[in-house]
Amino acid sequence: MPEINIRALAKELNLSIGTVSKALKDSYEISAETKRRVLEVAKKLHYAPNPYASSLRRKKSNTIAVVVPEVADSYFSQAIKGIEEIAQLKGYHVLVYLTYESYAREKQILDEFTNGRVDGLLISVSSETCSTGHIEALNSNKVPVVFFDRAIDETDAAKITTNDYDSGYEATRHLIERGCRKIAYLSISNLLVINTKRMMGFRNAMTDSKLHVDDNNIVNCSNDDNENNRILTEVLKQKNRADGIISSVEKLITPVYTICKQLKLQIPADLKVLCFSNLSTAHILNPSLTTITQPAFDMGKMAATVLFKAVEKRNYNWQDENLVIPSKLYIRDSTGG
Amino acid sequence: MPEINIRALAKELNLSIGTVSKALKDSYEISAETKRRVLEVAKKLHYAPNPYASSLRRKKSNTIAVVVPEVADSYFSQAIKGIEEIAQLKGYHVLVYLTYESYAREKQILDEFTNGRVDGLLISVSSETCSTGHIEALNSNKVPVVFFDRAIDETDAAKITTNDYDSGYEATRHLIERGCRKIAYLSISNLLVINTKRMMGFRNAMTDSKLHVDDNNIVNCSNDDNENNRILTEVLKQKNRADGIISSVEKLITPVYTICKQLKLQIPADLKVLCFSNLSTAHILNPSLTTITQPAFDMGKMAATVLFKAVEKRNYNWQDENLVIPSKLYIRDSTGG
DNA sequence: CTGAAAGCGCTAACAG
DNA sequence: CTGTTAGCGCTTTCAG
Repeated sequence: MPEINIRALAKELNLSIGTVSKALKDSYEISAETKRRVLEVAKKLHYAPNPYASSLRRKKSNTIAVVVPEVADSYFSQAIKGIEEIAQLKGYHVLVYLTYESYAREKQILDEFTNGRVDGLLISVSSETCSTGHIEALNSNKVPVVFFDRAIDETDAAKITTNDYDSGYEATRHLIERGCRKIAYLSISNLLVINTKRMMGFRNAMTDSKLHVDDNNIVNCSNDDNENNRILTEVLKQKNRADGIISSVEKLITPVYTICKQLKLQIPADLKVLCFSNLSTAHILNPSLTTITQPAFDMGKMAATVLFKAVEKRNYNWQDENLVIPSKLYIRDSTGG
Repeated sequence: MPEINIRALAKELNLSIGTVSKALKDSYEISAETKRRVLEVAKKLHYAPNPYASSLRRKKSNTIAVVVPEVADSYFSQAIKGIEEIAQLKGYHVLVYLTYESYAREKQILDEFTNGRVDGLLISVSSETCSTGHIEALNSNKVPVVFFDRAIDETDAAKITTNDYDSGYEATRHLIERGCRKIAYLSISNLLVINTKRMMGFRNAMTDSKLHVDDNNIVNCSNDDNENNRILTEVLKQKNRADGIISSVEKLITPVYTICKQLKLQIPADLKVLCFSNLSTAHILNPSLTTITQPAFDMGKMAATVLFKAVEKRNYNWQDENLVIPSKLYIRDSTGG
C-alpha cells in the first residue's frame, strides 16, 4: 500500500480534498493552474488513487470478468487476447476464471459477481451448463453478460458466435466431395449449443447427399484423455470403419493422429480428417490438417466491444446483440489437399 | 449491484451490523444459533458482501495480477492455468494483463499496482525490459513480486525459473551427438535472461566439443512475422548453411518448418531441428519435433504458491526464494528420433 | 455474546 | 473556482 492518499496530497498542496479530487479528473470546475500544480505534486509524491475506495463510492469497478472452460487452448487464449486488447484500450481490468468444464465451478464463480466486483461478464459456458439461473441472476442485477462462442440460445443476453451450423455443413460437404461416404463425428458434449449446431450441419449435409449416419459414428468423448484414447481406438478399429472424421473439438486431434499412426491408417488415403481448430501448427502437422478455423481474436474483440458498450451506454439493449462471425475452411493435406 | 447490503440484512434479522459481520465470518464471539440464523437469512435474501468495501477496510484485495508478454502461447497459457488453479483454491482473484513484449506497457500496467489493487504480482517480463524500477517500486510498497520463467537476476524478488543454461547445453549436446557440426541458434531478444542463459549453454557446449560458432548462425528474430520469414529464409539459404537449428522460441518453429519445405530441405536429413516449446502438437508435426519442454503448469503453480505465502505470512523472505524446475528433452524425429 | 461507532479513501452534491 | 460534508459497505476495536 502506498503511504500517500488524497488527504496527504491535499495537505501538501494546501487545497481541500474535494478540489484535488476534481483536479485529478480534469474537472471543468478547476483552474488550469491548480490542475497543473496538483498533477505535479501528485507525480512527485507518487500518488496513486485507491481504486477500491473509488469503486465503492462510484459503484463501478472498471473491471470485467472472463469465464472460460480452459485457457491452454488455442481458441480461448486467442479470444482472451482480443478481449484484453480492448479492455486495455478502454482502461478496464480483466479478471480471468477457469471452469474446467464444470457447471458447479461456473456457478460458484458467477455467484460472486452479484456484488459489484465486476461491471460485466464475458462467458463461454462449460460443457455441463444447461440451467442458466446463475447467468440470469447477473443480468437482472444489472451486470451485463455477453456470451462468446459457447452461448445458451434461450438466455436473454448478447451473443457473439460463429456460424456453427454452416461450418458443420460445409465441413461435411467438403469430405463428401473428397469421396467420403461414412463419416464419423466427434464431440465432447451433447449439451453445448455449438456442438448441436455443428452436428446438425453434419447430419443435414449427410442426408442431403443421401448418406446414412451410423450411430456408432457419432462419438461422444469426455474430458479424460485416457478414456478418449480408448473410445477413439475402438471407433477406428471397427470393421466397418469410417472413411472420414470430423472432430468438433481441437484437443481430439492429437489422439486421432496418434491412433491412426498406431493402427497404420494413412491420412488421407485411408481416412480423411478435418478438425474445428485454431492451432497455429495445423499446416505443419503430418499431414497438414484441414481445419474449420474460428475467428477467435475477432470474436474476443467483438464480445468485449459489445460488453463495454453495454456497461457504458444506458438505453442500449445489448441483450439483443447477436453477432455471427463466420469461420473459415482451410483445406490441407489431411483431406487430400 | 445487489439491492441488499449488510445493513438491510441486519435489519431483517433484528441484529446489529457488527454482529452480522462477525457471524458471517464465523467469529468465535458469536453464538452458534445466531450464526445459523444469519447464514439462513443471508442465503434467503441472496446477500453477497461487497468485496471493495471489504478491501478498503481491510487493506487487502484478495486479488493478484499476472503480467505476461502474450497469452496465445502454449507456455504462458499453461502457466496461467497453474496460477489460476492455486488462486481458486486459495480464494484469490486473478487479473491478467498482456504486455505484447513492450516495456512501456509493462511499466504502465505495474504503476497501477502501487495503490492496493493487488496483493501481489506474478510477472514474466517483456523482452524489452532491462530497467527494473517499476518492479522494485512494488516490492518496496509491500506488494510481493514473483518472477516466473523470465526473471531479472539483479532484482530482489522471488524467481521461479527453469534450468535454461543446462537445457541450452543439453540441446546442443544432443544435436552434436546426432552429427551436427554447424548449429544455428534462434532467439527473439538479447535482453532476456532466459535467452542469454540458453545461448551460453549452447556456446559452451559447442566450445566443449571444439566446434566453432559462426556469427551468422546466431540469429536474432523479432516480433514481426514477415521479418522473421525474411531473416530465416536468408539463414537457411546460406551456402555454408547450418546442419542443425536450435530455436529458443516456440513461435519460430512454424516459419522454420515452412521455409524448409519451400527450400526443399529435409528435416532431419539435411537439417536437424530442436525447439524450446510446450506445443501439445509437437509429436504429430511433420516430422515430429524434438523439444526442450518447460514445466509450464508446475512453474505457474509454484509461482502462485510462493506468492500467496508471501502475501499471507509475515516474516517470510520470499525475495530469497529461487526455485529452478528442470525442463525436459523429448527426442523425436526432427533430430533423427 | 451483542451493539455502537469510528473510519478505510474517495466522490459528488451543495454551499460559498 | 474552491471548500465542506455526507456517505459508499464493510470491519474492528471497545463497551456493555
